[in-house]
Amino acid sequence: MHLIITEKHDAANKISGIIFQDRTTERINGVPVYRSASANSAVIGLAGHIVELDFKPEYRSWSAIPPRSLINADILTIPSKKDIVNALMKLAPSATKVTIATDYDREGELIGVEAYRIISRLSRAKFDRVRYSSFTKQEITKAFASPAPIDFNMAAAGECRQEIDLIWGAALTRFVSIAGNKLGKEFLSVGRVQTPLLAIIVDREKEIQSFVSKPYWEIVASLLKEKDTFTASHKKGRFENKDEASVIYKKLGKKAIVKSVKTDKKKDPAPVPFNTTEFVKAASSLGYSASSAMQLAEELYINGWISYPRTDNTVYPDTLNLKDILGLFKASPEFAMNALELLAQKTLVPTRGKVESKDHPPIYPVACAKRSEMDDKHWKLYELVVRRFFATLSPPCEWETIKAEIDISGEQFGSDGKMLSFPGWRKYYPYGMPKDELLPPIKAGDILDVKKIDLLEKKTEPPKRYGQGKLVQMMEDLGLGTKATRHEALNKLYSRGFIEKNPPQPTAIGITLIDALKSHATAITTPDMTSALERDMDAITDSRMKKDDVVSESKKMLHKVFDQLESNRSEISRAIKRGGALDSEIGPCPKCGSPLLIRETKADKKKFIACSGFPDCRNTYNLPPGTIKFDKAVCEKHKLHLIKATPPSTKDREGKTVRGKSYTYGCPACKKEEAISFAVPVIKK
DNA sequence: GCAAGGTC
Repeated sequence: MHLIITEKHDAANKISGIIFQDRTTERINGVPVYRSASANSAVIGLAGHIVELDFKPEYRSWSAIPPRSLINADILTIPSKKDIVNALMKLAPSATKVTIATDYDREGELIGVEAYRIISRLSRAKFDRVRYSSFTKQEITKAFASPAPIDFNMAAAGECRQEIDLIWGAALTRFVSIAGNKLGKEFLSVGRVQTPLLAIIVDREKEIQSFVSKPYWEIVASLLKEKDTFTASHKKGRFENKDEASVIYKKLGKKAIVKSVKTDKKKDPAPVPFNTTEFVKAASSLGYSASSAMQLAEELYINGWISYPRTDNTVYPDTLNLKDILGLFKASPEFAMNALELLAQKTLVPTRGKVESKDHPPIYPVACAKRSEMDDKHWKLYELVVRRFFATLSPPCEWETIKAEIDISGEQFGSDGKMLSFPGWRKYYPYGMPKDELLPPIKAGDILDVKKIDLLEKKTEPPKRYGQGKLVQMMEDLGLGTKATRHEALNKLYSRGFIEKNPPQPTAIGITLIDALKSHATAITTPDMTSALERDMDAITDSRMKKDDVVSESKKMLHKVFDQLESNRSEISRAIKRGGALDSEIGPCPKCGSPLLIRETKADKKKFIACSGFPDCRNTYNLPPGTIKFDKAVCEKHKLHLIKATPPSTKDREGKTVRGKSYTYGCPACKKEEAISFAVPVIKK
């Protein structure tokens, strides 16, 4: 029997549909398997990696095992998809030939080798490998006609990454979690991808915090051409000196002379096909978070509306029939007009982006959906994919631009206008359309009335926080993560409490963690670790290096990092604890900096505030009776959040329940100081 | 309970 193995179920379905004439479906352990009796073949789809790496069980305890000892701990390969592994083991004995048909990339090669190892223990089958970039009949048939050997070096490169990521990630995660006393589900995490991402967000926040705003001035004239008004700005733009601007402002008269008017044409090229990053960016500007965009795209893909959403590719492969895809929309109430227009073009020339990869085609619609077939959230993204596909087959749009030079009392002013003269792709893809800026019909020599002149005081603004789309783009540019994981890295930072809100901003603990790691474990905070790893993985693929040598070199480096971390342990510990306390509901203990907590007395269940540093720190504060809430506002002196209290309900004489009225109690530390000063009168000399 | 990488 010829066994064919794909990376995912959908690929098994598509490939078997193409290569089998007499396809039947069965389930082994619940895993679908496609068979052809005439070809004596079977196709099974995996679900990505089916095994994972982990340390031997004796390294499980975070408290008993020093984090450093994970560096040289034994690593095991453990089946993570047991159903699929079992199905492979059942199929293996009857296999005489096995074809690995996983995705055409490094991880795909490794996933194939994972299956190879499981099967080759139970079978003497011969193995080969096919590589393809899309599921068209032409491409799949070609791939199966020219199989190649498995690239074990490439798979080893992937394993090298797995080992290094596990060792660095686990050892450093445990170290900082223990140092920061953040254990259990509150643990802190560190990794080759997530930590440099956090550092980018923290660095930006520091730029914003340290930004000093400066005032500047602009001179703007409102001019009248017959009944139309328009504005012109002084050519200098920003005046940093108010006096300089005032002198000019005062000398400006009531007449303006148009010195020149230049018109020009500008073309905006149509956008490139969607890969994952471009898609996430576009969805992000429609208000979707990176991970919700990917979640919804996954659902659109599973339900057969769009192609595979995890791709690096921005160039449609030649085998993709663009005309047929446009043809799907001929009868759509929403899209038919656009589709027919595009089909009527003499030639269909798609745009192409810079990234051309072999993994999957760019994201495009694979079926025409009706509006009633999905909810708003899905529809908006589906429409985005359809419109983007249309836009990539459209001509550029054209702007008519106009530049006027205007003289007012010897001072030079300028006014710019633009008008969309040919919509091109913007007709099909209206997202983020800039507005026309029209100027009235003016020509050189015109004399205009100056309606008014404004001397505007403005101030320079701090840089903006990066949005999620921008962060995903930056990660791609820096080589951090992959198409399938970048949005997950962001999510991880949210769930660890390192960032909050959207656009993401770092929490105090996120900032202190980066500070501590930058001082004592720089390597893990920059994208350089990834680029070095990429170089080494290429070398392993080309057999210039051996996986084991790269891993042991990396272990040596990590030992050096631990030398520094361990010798600065108490400083790191204090810093992280302090950061965590700033994020806590109440605030940091004024005596020792650890987070304060709400506790109850054992005897009478009275609530009070206690330091989490107990028993080293025995600081406590009283709380008023009733329900306690903490305000966002912080006491200037003690940095503690102000307490809002609602006294417990009471009963009046008639037995009716009287609800307590909520009031602001204030800062618990201030209250304690007041109480002490009241109890111990200050003796005046 | 740790990473990052696949995919459900």
